[in-house]
Amino acid sequence: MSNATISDVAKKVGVSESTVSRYLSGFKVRNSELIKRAIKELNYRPNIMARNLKSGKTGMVAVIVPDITNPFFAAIVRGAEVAAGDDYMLQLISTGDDPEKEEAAIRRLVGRVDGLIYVPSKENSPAISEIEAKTFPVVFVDRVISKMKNFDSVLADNHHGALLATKHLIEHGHTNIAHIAGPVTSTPGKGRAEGYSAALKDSKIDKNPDFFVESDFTVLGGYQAMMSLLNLKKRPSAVFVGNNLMTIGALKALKEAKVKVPEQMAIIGFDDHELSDLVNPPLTVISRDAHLQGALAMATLLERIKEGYQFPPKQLKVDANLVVRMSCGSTCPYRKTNADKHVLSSSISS
Amino acid sequence: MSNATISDVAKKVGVSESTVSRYLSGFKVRNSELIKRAIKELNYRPNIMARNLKSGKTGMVAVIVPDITNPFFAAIVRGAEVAAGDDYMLQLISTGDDPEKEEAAIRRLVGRVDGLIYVPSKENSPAISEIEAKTFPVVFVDRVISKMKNFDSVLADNHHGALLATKHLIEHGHTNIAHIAGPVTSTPGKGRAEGYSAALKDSKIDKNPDFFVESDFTVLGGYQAMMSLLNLKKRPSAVFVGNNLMTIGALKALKEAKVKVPEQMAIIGFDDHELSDLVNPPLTVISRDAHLQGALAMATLLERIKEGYQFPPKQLKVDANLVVRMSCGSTCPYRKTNADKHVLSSSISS
DNA sequence: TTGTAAGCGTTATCAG
DNA sequence: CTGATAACGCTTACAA
Repeated sequence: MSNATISDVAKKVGVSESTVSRYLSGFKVRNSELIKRAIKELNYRPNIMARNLKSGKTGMVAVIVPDITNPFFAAIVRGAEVAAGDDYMLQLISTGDDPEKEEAAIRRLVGRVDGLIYVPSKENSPAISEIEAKTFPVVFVDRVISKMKNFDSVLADNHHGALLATKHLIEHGHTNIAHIAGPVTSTPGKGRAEGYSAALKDSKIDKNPDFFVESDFTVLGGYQAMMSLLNLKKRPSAVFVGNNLMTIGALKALKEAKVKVPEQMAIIGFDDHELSDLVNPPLTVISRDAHLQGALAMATLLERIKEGYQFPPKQLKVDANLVVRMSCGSTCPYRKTNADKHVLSSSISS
Repeated sequence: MSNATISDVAKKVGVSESTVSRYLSGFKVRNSELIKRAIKELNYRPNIMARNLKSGKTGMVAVIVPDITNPFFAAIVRGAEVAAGDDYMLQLISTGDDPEKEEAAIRRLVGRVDGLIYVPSKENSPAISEIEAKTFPVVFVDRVISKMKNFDSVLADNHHGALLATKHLIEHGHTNIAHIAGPVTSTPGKGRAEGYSAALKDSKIDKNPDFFVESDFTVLGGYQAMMSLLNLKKRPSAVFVGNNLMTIGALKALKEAKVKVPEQMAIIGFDDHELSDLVNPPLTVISRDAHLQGALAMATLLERIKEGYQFPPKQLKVDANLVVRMSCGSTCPYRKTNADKHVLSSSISS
């Protein structure tokens, strides 16, 4: 039975409920030893719901991600969890990229959580009234909703990452460089597309509209996008793919079409993976620290929960790094991705 | 302000709180239209904590996994989430394979959730009193705690999967077959090791103790295990690796040691991955449906929550299938893993 | 330091 | 169908 109440304890010891309550809150009380014993014997556990009702706090933070199955989002969640420590527990929602589900979920969250770490699927998601009303604090991660740009957020330096990726391709002599983009209605989709364009412009390479294909961040989308690229009369010789899942799809297409990488098609992805250096050929990617993003988001959220909207919005950004392997035809020696090194080198800017 | 209470609504309409409460519970009341309007205007939302306190229910189910970052566990979580539908929301805990954290987490869960889906890290974890006391229903997934074998569980057919894997190797003419095992103190570690042994025995192949190395289900562990295998005076010609992460580690070791797969070393893994057919060479694996495991677990748990311990423990098992690709030297044509097909073909036995 | 009592917001009971 | 009243289990003024 875990249904002993504070009153049971009080009765057993012969004090009032308040005394037991005070003991529990760490105050000095006379019969603390007796109370301690009674609690043990009755296996008393404070009823959290009752506490929450009194305090108005829940000790919960929600994390909404498009897809927990994507290792990148899983890393964000994990980062958030470790940053929460013993203070808060996590409620997880993965929405399957469905803005309506997101909205419904957020509505259900009211009163259940003290704050929200939110990775929205689309920038043009309906501005959610619960958030606008600041019913509870929200920190956006990786993506923001455009109408809510002045909230706390922890993004990645998508623009710079894409710039690095595209320049890497250019440095390898490519001029016909395609980009398989995520939805340009999403923060990373847009940022990476812009970085791609900027790199081309910097090098005075004309943009070929055929070489820009907007997809949807999924494996299938990446596959189809690459196929359409391969069907072009004039194929690109290199492609920068806008996220991890689409890169997998693109590689599948390349393999199926028996296109040699990097000889016939150089490829660079966004977001690293434990298996990236085992695929054929080892994949050159842009990498950023998703775990850190999650942790920073949680830290920011906890601050916000504690201090309210006293301080101005924090807009953090983690940097994006080039991890050179073989898929762009690099002659560089093989470099092992070192997770630890990576974390240390991640710089944060606001 | 979402802090309007039922009493505010009642006052505004000029009825009693109970009437509003009844309206909310779907009963017929006279002024329902007025109440409806008042609720809208005041933006009233029932206070969940108060409801929970009254009802003793929380509408939450906890999921404890060793590591949300492992795509296999992520799939379980996702499966559980979709099976929960709109009835329950998920609280996620990943413990980093630390039994003590598990225990602490479970303790904190009391009163916060109506049930638990539990993937314990070790079979010999301390039998947790909260669970034994049936404070809330628990369904074990993928792994069980040995002292609690007669609880609800949804396992995989590890024995059969390992048997398939090892036989596949044998059919390719291998007799020096190693196994990189997970902890034999874990359910899958033990089951797969036993399946491996059974296959050897079936084919009257003597077990070489050098060829059995117990590891820890991590990338690093797999790497080290493979390295130790490679350092053997008499190397195996094939190896069955006991989970996805160790397989990655083993492949890294193989690559580093420039051992050709499958010519010099055939390899088969347990658990498929989106990237498995893109690594070099495409990886032959045993696959089972983690998403289904999660979904079944949630279904069982919800039943248990609703009906209590009326019905006997359900011990479900999803089957394990061989997905043949190239890493065992198969001459079979390339077969694409088809997730949909896979779900349909997953059979369940109890 | 301690006990009494009020209240957090809801729902269930019971009489009308 | 409705309204008053009493819980659910805890915390916190307030008074002693």
